[in-house]
Amino acid sequence: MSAHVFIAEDEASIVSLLKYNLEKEGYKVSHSENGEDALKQIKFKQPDLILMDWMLPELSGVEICKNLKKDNKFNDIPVIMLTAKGEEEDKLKAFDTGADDYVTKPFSQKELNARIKSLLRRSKPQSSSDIVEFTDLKIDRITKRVYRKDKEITLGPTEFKLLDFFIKNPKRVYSREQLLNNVWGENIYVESRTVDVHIRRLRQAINIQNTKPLIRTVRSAGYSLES
Amino acid sequence: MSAHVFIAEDEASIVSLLKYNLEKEGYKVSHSENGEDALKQIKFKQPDLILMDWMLPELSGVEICKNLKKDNKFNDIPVIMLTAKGEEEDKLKAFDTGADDYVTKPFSQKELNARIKSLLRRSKPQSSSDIVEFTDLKIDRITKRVYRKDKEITLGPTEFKLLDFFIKNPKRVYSREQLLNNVWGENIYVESRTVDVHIRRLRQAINIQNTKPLIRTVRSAGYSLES
DNA sequence: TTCCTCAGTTAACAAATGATTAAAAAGGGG
DNA sequence: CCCCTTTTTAATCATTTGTTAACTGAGGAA
Repeated sequence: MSAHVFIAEDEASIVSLLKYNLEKEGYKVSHSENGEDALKQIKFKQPDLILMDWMLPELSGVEICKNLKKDNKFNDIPVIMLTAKGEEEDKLKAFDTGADDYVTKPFSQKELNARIKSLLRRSKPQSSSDIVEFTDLKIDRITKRVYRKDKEITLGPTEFKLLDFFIKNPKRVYSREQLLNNVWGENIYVESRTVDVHIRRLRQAINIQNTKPLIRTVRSAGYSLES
Repeated sequence: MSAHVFIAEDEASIVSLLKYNLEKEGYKVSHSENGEDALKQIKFKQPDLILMDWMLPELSGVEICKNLKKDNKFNDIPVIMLTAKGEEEDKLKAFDTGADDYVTKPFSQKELNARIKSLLRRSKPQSSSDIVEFTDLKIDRITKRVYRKDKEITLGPTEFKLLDFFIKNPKRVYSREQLLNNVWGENIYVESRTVDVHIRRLRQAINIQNTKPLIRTVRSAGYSLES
């Protein structure tokens, strides 16, 4: 899953240079050459990182940056400012608007790549262990949402816990006993048939027509999550 | 950027002990030994945390605390009360005045440090930005105003704090427990159903007819702010 | 192969759990 | 003392859960 870099820059030559290099690095790249449009696109596409020219037609990079940093939904997106002059003063002003880094033109592509990599590494882990994926299944423990092939699925609390448990050790077969202990709790007694029922409900919720079912039944042993 | 701790205490020996220890911990420390002056200084300097003696000449710690907690501009500053007697009754009274924590003399410096750290951790992020937006919601922490789609909305103090808390981590699901701790305070006990009531009022206030509601209920987990 | 048995599947339902709502009671400040 | 906000309470509403019982199908024995 490659990161998406957005370029806000009006000089076509720089854009194509950047685009070429970034795509070679494996990033998905899109761009805009005017400020107002850039802001709109950023809010729509939610890129993972933004390269922004200091000066832009319509709406300056500074303004865009300020705007983004005010909004919780976007203020985590790292921004690298590009500027022609290498003056200290501008540098400080850039950080002041909330930019995360700063590169002066002309810049070395190598250095830029390093900075991009570093910023992306920093922003990614925020959402790492709380979001778990297994093949085309994704569960988010913070927002308590489950997705199959990027489509949201609603589960009851028990089904959620059940899936969460399976996803911790995919392919492993768990007996009903084990599932009861781990999903329901050590000292709660319910019929072991109850597990079947919840397995069924989970299956119905996450299955997709005409595809291999995700939960395998292992006769006289239990169930497991399969790819 | 080190935090600024203010000490309101008249016993010189305690002041110097505290000062020595806190400065060693890296805090900026200032103090006053009489109540009236303390209040003046606090309002002028806006420290990040206050250590306050229960009994003070001129104006008692209780009075200062009440005074601060009434004022929007200062009621976020955490206050730790210092008192000679370890009686339950005083403790309750202390919390009643709005103190955030309570330590009885003689106290262990280690414990005090832990309490200070915990309170600072809790209050620091608040001062991140004075105006925060999330989608079409905007809240201004200075003027305590809330807007939805640029239209002003009036909220009670609790609803304001609730929304303010949600907006710090949108989409994240918080349990009633967590909300009580973070919005009401660590050592305030109210029924967890009370949260529901305030959620309801907040919903009524910020919702717009025929649009997706902003606050999501996650059964048996809590609530979250959604876009 | 056929039949039998046993384990797993399924649907329906009742009970329990949890959320919403309105209204009354309790505080607190001016 | 009055007004406004908060908290509690309790009735109601909605969803989830566990149970039961009938059904299905796999796999072993004859």
